[in-house]
Amino acid sequence: MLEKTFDPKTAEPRLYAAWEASGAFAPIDDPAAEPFSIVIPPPNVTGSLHIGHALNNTLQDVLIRFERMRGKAALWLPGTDHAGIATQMVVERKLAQEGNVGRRDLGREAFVAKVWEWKAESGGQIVNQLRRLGASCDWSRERFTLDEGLSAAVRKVFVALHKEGLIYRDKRLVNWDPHFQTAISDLEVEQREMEGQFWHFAYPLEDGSGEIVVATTRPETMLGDTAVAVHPSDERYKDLVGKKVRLPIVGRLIPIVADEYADPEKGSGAVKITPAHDFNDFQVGKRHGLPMINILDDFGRINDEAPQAYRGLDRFVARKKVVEAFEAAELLRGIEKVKNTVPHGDRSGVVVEPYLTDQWFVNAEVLARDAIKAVEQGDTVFAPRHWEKTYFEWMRNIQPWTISRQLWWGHRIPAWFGPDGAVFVEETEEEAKAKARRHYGRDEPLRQDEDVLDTWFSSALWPFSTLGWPQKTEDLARFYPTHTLITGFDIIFFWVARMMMQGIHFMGEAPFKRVFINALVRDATGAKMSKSKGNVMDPLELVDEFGADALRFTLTAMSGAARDIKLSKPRIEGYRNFGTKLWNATRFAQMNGCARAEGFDPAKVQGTLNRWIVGETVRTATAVTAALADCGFDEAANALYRFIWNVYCDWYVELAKPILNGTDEAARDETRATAAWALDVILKLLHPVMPFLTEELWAQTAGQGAPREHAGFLMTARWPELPESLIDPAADAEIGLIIDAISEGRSVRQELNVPPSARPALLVVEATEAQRGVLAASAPLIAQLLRVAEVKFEGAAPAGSIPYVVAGATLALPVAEFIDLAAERARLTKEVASLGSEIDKLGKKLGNPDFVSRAPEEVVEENRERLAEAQAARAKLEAALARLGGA
RNA sequence: GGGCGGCUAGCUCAGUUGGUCAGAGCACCUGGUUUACACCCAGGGGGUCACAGGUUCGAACCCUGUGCCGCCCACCA
Repeated sequence: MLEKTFDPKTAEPRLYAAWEASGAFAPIDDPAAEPFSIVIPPPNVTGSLHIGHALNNTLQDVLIRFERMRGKAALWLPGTDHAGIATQMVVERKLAQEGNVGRRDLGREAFVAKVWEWKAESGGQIVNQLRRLGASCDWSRERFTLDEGLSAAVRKVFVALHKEGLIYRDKRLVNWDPHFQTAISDLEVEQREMEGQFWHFAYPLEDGSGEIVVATTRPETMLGDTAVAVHPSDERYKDLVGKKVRLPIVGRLIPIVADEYADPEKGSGAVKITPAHDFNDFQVGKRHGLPMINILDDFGRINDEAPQAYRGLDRFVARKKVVEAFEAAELLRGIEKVKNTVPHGDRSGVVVEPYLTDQWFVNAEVLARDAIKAVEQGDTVFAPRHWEKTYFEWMRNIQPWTISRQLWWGHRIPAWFGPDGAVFVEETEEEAKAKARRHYGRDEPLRQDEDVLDTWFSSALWPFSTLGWPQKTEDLARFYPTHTLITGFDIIFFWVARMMMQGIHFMGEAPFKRVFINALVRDATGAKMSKSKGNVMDPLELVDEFGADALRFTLTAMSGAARDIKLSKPRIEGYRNFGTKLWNATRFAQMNGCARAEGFDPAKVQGTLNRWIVGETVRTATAVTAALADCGFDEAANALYRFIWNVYCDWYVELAKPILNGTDEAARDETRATAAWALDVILKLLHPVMPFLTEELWAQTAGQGAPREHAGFLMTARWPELPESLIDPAADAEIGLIIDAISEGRSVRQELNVPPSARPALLVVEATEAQRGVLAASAPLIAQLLRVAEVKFEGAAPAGSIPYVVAGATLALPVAEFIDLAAERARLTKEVASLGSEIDKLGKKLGNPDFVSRAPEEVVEENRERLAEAQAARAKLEAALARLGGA
């Protein structure tokens, strides 16, 4: 016998261990089985499971369990990401806390060893947390972006793209993070709005004939100015073009150039040009062949290009000092307060600087072409569809991707430099040496590029590198392309777009057929949760409190497209209760000897009630299957919730009780078998969302008489495929009448304060033959659930009986001795009024000739019927009201 | 500046192709020792579907505009 409630704390670890040990997470071996694969968005090794992971991985697990049960060779390939900056940051912080030396003192090799050490110790944390959630990943295939196979893939891709000219090295302005002393890509720059100032500076003309005023929000950059630009057609400055100004503080003579970039409408119309520290100025500088003077070092301090007094100063200290100098020289022409957006590093949070360095870039524009086409053609479909716009928008305006990072933790760039700076890009040092030998005609010492690759470079290969590429593995042949990617919209650019580009380029086919974008779970302030911000909620605590299934069901039910999810405990509690409800329904079945007989055929069921629940079960199975096949996770969850609680428990079980307690053995046995059958279907349908509780129930009900499939895990049971022919409309109508008769009757009783202990009769005053038959046949049922003594068929309602109308039939409760006349009058008046307004509405509609002539026939007919029904019901109730008399 | 999403009951949200679509859960109120379940059962109150126009026989749903809220991208001398 089942306990009163499910105990997730003991059951979850036990069930998960059993699943995992059985090998059920691996795709089935059957070569005939259709492959269905998904790759996990690899969480950072530094990470611990936050609520966003919980959502994302729950949905993946729901999908993979569903497809696995449908008989597919279902693979959910797990793994983790080495997360360059994030991980390096964590380990550096840890070193600092331990009072050790910094990473630079330690040296590259020792530091990287430390990171691996750390990874071995705590890198597996998130993977175990996924297990607690119930994730049925195939752990035997777990990968890590820095493991040997994936690193080989990275080198191969880098070299191949380099040979194709799609990866190149260039000296250009990049976003520089002075905190981490590395370049970062555009995507890693976060614009933040800040209170800033415009400083207006006067630059004196060389010939002493006057000055030209420029404005800046970054005064320190003037130390690197190499020109002032004015618009070619700006009359004010026409005569000054070609002249020179003497740059204050620095003393350098710089030209006044004419360039369309200068906007006559803005400020003075003249703009200072700092080619080495501003993206627009860089272009101007190139056009005019201006010197590019870099005034910063890697840490964002002023370097030796500036006058002595400024050297070594932090950029913000220098800013102040520059302003002071202008003020002292009486060249400060004004200060304006402005709001401006300032670029920050998304990891470091510090202001990033445009910085002139040698970096490696990917020509993303070329790779993007086919990736755009794939989505245009529908080879890959986004769900919800509108995310395709976001994807296209970015892809069509894609910029070169800066892939080199001045970090130590990551894939070292496979490029070696000779003494003269010639570069040899090869997969191994041996090959590079060989190439160098051919190049120089002798052995020369080579130096490998110090930089590592952007973490997303390796993530971009994830759908095929994890399957063994560049080896031609069986897995790769079988599981690429993957079927569905489930991820958050925050990484569409970082990850999805780049996987599309690399997948198509190297595999010739887009890496997924479908990309499902799940909502992003935000914190209370609406801010995006992230590890580095530390504003994460802990799903594991929720698992402890309510069980994994309750959390999973909640996330699934709330996963409706394109919305933020704000999790609330009462909601999780409610779904925990839902699990308990099912648990107890199973317990009830068990207590009543409901076991599914071998060979039970739902098509052969006789009893109306049983035929009805078979049909309802079929409807639910159909709806859930369709929903899950289409990533309609919330729809599936809600359909299950309604069916299990409001149909199976509230009505089927209640209506079955009299039969189970009755004397008709054949009916009882059939009901027992049907109840057990329906529960089996329910357990299967619910399993993807609530795997633990359903698996436990499956095991606990695997007693005598159960079909053989109970011997195995529910997670490997066959998904129900039930024909629509099992739905019996006649049974639906009959049970519908009974349910309405009971519901309405209960409502009458309660509103009139008839004591619960009272047992009046239920009078059938007026009804069709068919209705009488149904009500007569189910009299005991109705008697029990409506708490009436009997169901009587009489020609007219006696005085003091309370009538109500159900499906055109008039029923009545003779409860004269209990009722409060005023209450009854109020009830009837309310009913009559409500029917009246419906009649008015329908009458108006049907009175409209346009409606009658233009609306579809069936809609008009339906409205006519509704009107007739409402009118009849109102007449009956008005009559009753009249009989009641008084006022 | 460009784009996307949202605005439905006190709260969190469902409402597929316009026609039982005005709903659910929680909260609230009333009643309940119906032997599966109080993590329960029964009943009930509560909304001008942000606003304004338009299309239509008919609009929460389609179109246009407005207003808030949130996000993304770009730019900012």
